[in-house]
Amino acid sequence: MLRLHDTATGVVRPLELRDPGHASMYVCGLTVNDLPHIGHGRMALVFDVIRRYLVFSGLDVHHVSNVTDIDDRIIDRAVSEGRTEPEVAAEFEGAWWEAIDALGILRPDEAPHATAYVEGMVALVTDLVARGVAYQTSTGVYLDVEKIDGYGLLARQSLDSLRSGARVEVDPEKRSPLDFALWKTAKPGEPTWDSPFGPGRPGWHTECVVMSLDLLGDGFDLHGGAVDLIFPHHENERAQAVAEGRAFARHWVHNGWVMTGTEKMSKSLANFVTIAQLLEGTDSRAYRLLALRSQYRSQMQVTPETIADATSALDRLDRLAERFSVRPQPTLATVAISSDAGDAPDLVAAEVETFRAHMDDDLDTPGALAGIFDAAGRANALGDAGDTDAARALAETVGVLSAVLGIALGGRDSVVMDEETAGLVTERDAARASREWGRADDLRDALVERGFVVEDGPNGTTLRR
RNA sequence: GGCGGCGUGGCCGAGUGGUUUAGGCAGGGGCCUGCAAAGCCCCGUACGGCGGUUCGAUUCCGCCCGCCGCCUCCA
Repeated sequence: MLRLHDTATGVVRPLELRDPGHASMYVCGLTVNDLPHIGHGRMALVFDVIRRYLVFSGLDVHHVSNVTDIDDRIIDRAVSEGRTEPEVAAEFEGAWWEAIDALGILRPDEAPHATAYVEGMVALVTDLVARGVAYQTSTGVYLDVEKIDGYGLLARQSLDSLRSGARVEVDPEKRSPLDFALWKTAKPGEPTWDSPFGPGRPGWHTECVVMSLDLLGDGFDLHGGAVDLIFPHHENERAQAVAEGRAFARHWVHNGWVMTGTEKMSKSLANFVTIAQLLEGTDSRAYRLLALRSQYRSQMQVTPETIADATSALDRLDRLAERFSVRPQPTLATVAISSDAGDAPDLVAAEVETFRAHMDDDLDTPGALAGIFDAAGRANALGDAGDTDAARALAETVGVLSAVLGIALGGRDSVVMDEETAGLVTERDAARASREWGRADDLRDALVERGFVVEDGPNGTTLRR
């Protein structure tokens, strides 16, 4: 069974499911106010792999990830660009799904929009006020953090230390600087919804509580996002659920930052690369490989060097797949496929077991990948030694396990040759057949000049890249 | 000020109290090849510094140095 680090308890522990055989996960999605960058990509990749691995482990997975389509920055952008908020949100939500698809990430089963859940949020806020844990001021409705048992659990800090470190501006109407907005009173020109507290819009932390509980039910299994969401976002979601007396996420999972050099990638530092920019010159699978080569909780280095490194590594797996004609794997590899042992059941079983052991250990994808690369090397060695059946079985396994990580091997387009290039290849084969080495080498140079890697095999000259 | 993480061989990046190595990329040597490419084999003997615990620490403890993050919107 998968063991994962749980932010609430601070330890790695088994993902104990609410309903055996069924896993429910809620991943905090994006606020669609700008283009998605590779940090967002890492986050989505991490949870995509968790999902794929759970499916591989034989579970039914219900994956929900929200879209926050109303917030301050969307409003700011709409105002400054003379557009409506829905127009802005639609544009960047489109960019988000494009990026998700381009990265080979499975779309969630459901992607609720905040604006579609305002009614539920109003009901929640109304109830929190009725319970006496929330209060209204001139600017909105706030949750009284002092009334929440265990506030600071996820931040792993006491209320006192949180309070002393608070950097928010003092709002004299708020009982504590930590109290957060459940409902924001409308300012002129802003999109508004009606409520018992007057026209306004919901605060950010409320949507996820309402949507996750509505779609996944009380006590759903896993709630995730990047580390920056731990506090205040997830802390505040939890606070609302606690105040309502409802069982919330059983397990909290957070992934680490993308770094460029020593800096965190962020918009304020203007050092971010959008996913679309990355994919202009990089195989999306190489970025996935790069991301999975770091443990999901640690910071990950993304530089031109690490991208090139991952690209070379991926190339090695692709060549293995091509050498042994590894079959394309289904989008979601399942347990049944893993037991397809081919002609070397022991070899395959050992690989799958190693893979599982790593993955179960807090999603140790670096270890799992080490096993995959090791198996790739052994498959090639077996092939060189003439044990084709065993080599093929191992190569197939590499293909399946890579697919569980979302890396589809063997899917590269075969090299498309124009007529002239094809002619050079034919000429070269003829030259080699008649042992005219000088001419063969000249023809190879000509092909290399055209950007191809030339390989001579039993069936003559083949080209790559 | 409070809380937390990290410092591993040229680079990325795992891991562990001591018998034999993560893995990848780059580099060197070899096999294979007409020569290459690809593939395979071998290699460099790494764990920030100073103390401590221990028969023995990269792995545990303390201190120091350096880096990063959260405490405000943020994936």
